[in-house]
Amino acid sequence: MKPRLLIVEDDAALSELLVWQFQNAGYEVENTADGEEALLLATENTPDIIILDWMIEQVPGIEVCRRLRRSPDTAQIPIIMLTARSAEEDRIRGLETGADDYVTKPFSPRELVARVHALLRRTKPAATGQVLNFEGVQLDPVAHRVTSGGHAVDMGPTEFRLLRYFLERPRRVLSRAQLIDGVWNRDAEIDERTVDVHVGRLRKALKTGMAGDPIRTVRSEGYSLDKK
Amino acid sequence: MKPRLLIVEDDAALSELLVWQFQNAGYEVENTADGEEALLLATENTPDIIILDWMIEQVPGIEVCRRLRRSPDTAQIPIIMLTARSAEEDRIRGLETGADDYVTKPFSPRELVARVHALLRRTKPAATGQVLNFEGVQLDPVAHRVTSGGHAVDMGPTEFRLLRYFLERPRRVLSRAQLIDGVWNRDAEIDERTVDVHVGRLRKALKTGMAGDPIRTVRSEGYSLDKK
DNA sequence: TCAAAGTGTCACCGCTTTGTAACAGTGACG
DNA sequence: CGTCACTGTTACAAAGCGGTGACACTTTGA
Repeated sequence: MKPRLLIVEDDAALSELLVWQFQNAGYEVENTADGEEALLLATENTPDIIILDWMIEQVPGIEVCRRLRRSPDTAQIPIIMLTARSAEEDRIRGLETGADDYVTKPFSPRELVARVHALLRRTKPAATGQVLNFEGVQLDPVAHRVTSGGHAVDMGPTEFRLLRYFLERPRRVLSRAQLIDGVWNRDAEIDERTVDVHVGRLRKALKTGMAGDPIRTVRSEGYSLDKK
Repeated sequence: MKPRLLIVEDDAALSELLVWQFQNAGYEVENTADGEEALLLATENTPDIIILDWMIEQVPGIEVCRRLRRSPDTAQIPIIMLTARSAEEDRIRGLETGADDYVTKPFSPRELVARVHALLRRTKPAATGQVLNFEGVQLDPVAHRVTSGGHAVDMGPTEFRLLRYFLERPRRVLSRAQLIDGVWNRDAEIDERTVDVHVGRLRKALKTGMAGDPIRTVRSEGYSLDKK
């Protein structure tokens, strides 16, 4: 699954260059020149990362940034601010407003790609093909392999997606509804108890390689990948 | 708890400036000029973030970075590379090697602080507030965990909701009616005496980790989370 | 095309949790 | 000191909730 990128930039030439660069680098790219539309696209499609020009028409970039941070739907999406201003004050203000990185024009497109990649590696490791790891459970999204305590482990596709979802959000209690949302197709109508069955199957699969059970049941709430 | 920072820098003047800056900004700072020692300190103390100079004695910074990434103990620690080299190639290489950010000398110390802050906000959401805390009782709503005096503590779902309700309103006397309203489903018809039992259970659970009783009984009024 | 693998529900069982009652303490106040 | 309103604690039956094997149906892959 390609990582999805939203570019908000009103300099058409630059915008085009960036789109081209990132498509070449294997991203699925959307772009817009308008702040309001950016907010809409971010909410609708929840991209994995947003590149945001400070100076765009209508709404200043920093305001877009602030509003993205305020909505729970978009608060977690990493943002890279792009700007001609290099004043220290601006950079600091950008970062404090919620941007994750701040790149000053002129910049090297390849460096920008590298920064996007670095940020993605941290926030969405599976999207960069990085091996996910938690307490002896390893999942290689590229090779589609799982090892538990060093032993190769077999499981069905659903259990694989479930484990990946857990590994991307360790130590968080995930409700059955959240798991259905994230692991099954959107709009799949799945009984919540079905999650239990798949968690059971995942546990059984992982048990073949290790002693403990890395999935914690939180009674009346859901499950979490966690040590006891 | 202060975030912990490891600075690896062999320019003594710069190192001192950084230590001072970050201590002022509320960080707990360790520093070293040596690559090998840096690896040791990182493994021993697992800092929350590492600032790493590219050019340090003995081992090149990029090698330190690579080795930090290779060990599972330190693979997750965010790294900011610091360097005099501004060649694009170097920056990209640094980022691809596993650095999360790359700052070129000369830089503004305040901007560096802002970048550290941004990175931390992303990797340590717990440090951004979230966890409820009162007099040694901690409740993490995301992980759904409670510690009392540092010890993990078990309790039923109702006691958990009750404690969260208390922690959100410390030092306020809450009537049994208020507690029923806030902790149970609306329209639950619960005997007021039932609250007593649950408060009792909560006290018992918290007692396993600490000496005193953080819940004060206010005769004929209700209860309050308070020190005696 | 056919067997094997995977998927979603269900039902049953056992453990936890829950609300209430009963009873024993405890403090306030005359 | 004695009474009485309140609270702490324990016991218990009932409900809630999660784990799991079984099963029918679908998808996959040879």
